[in-house]
Amino acid sequence: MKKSATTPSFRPLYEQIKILLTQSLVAGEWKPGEAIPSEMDLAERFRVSQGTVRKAIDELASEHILMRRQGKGTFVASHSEPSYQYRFLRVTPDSGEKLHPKNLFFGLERGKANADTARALGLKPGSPVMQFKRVMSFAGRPMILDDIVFAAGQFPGLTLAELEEFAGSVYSFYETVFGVRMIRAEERLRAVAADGFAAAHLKIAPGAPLLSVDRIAYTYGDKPVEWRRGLCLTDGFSYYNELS
Amino acid sequence: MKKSATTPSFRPLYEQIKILLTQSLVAGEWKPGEAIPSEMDLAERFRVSQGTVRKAIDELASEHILMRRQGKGTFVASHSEPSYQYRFLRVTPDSGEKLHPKNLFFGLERGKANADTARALGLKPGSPVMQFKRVMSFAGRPMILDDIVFAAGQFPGLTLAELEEFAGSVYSFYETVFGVRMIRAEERLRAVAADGFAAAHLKIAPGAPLLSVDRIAYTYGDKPVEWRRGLCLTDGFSYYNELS
DNA sequence: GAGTGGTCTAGACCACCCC
DNA sequence: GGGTGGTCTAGACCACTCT
Repeated sequence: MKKSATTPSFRPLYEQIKILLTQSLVAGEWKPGEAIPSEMDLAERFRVSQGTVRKAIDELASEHILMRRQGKGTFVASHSEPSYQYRFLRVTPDSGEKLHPKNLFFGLERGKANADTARALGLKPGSPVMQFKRVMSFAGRPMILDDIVFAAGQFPGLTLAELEEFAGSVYSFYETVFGVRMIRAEERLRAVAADGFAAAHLKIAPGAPLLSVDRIAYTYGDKPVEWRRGLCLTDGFSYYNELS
Repeated sequence: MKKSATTPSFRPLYEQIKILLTQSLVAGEWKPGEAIPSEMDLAERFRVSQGTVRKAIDELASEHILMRRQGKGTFVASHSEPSYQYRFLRVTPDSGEKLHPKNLFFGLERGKANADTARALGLKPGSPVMQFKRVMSFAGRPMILDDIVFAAGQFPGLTLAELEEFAGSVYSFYETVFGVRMIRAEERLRAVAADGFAAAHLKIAPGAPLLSVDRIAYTYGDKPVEWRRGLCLTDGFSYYNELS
């Protein structure tokens, strides 16, 4: 590949390499957890120098799409890896101890996208969707009630039994069973009063303050796939965030 | 500077350059908003190649400590620049419109650090601290009540009149008036019920759910400088966060 | 045109991992 | 020892900004 000096709007070579690598990832040429070819091999394949491939991989690694391991190779990041299991879960014990959550799934059903969900998922209002609920418990105490929605055709044949049986996060499940990898998410947090439904499942009094976490999760190409609302008890727990 | 191949634990050259650059920043050799020397000049000064300086600056830029502007130079980031004015404020209108907040400061007083504050700021419990409060309003509606604490000796002579008169964020004020630049922060969010004090200042009913945002803000060298708790109304507003 | 950051190359060598 | 990513260099050229 030659540097295209005459392109109307200049696009660096390494960005083009990024796009090519992403296309291979979308196409499934390399699967989550697997190694991609070495930098030298890729440089030869794309007819650029190692440094240019390196810069492309650097950026994909900083976006947590690839993972470098010195001496071993570059790997496709995966929600199934231990360190990435609950990568998007920011609600943790104040004490800092690592508690393993226990999931309870229920309420799988078909429905129609309301205005909010449709906008979030890029669907037409009224489009068919699937949804289910989940209670996440830490140390036997229910802490988070999630309501999870996605387009009806997104995860065909998904069952709660499978989810329940699957040891791991929901995103690890999507990835392993349906080959759909979530790469980033946007969240909006609010404080709300618990309604009767949430109160019952979290075993608290109605009206108690809850942290509401709305999330849109995206796969490759910034395609929104899943919308969820989590209602979180923040008693001994908090949502952690670093700003820089 | 030669590559130190015999150091017990290997430290790349560009990390050493990062440290040297940071030291110059701490020492005030280049002030917020000013340009630092060109990459070539720095390369000569540190006796390394331009590429090595470049990698060091790249990382400092990604940490928002420096700011690159192609064709112009590399600048020390500043909370006083328009795009950085409310860099750490994540609570924004759901609509996405940019509302300019209006600040009202009050309640400046001396006090003693309680256990939480002391731990956050790295002080001994009971150490002398200063604190003040602030109500932030958007479109004339009070939305956030902040309680802001720092070590008594940190900002000597700070007055509310100055703060009130100063057009800009609190961090811009610290930077401009005291030369203390905040470079990163950690936040912990919870949902709480409004107490009487908060209810009165936010003009809501006691017991209403509020988003509580605890923040520790750090300056160079990961030194904690300010602790604050914000109580936020999330009616038409939300705390936005991107996960990747 | 001069100066700045931004890209790209080619080659050398180092640190790390595994056989 | 051979392969991988990680660092460092020297030099060329491009894109952007200001004068």
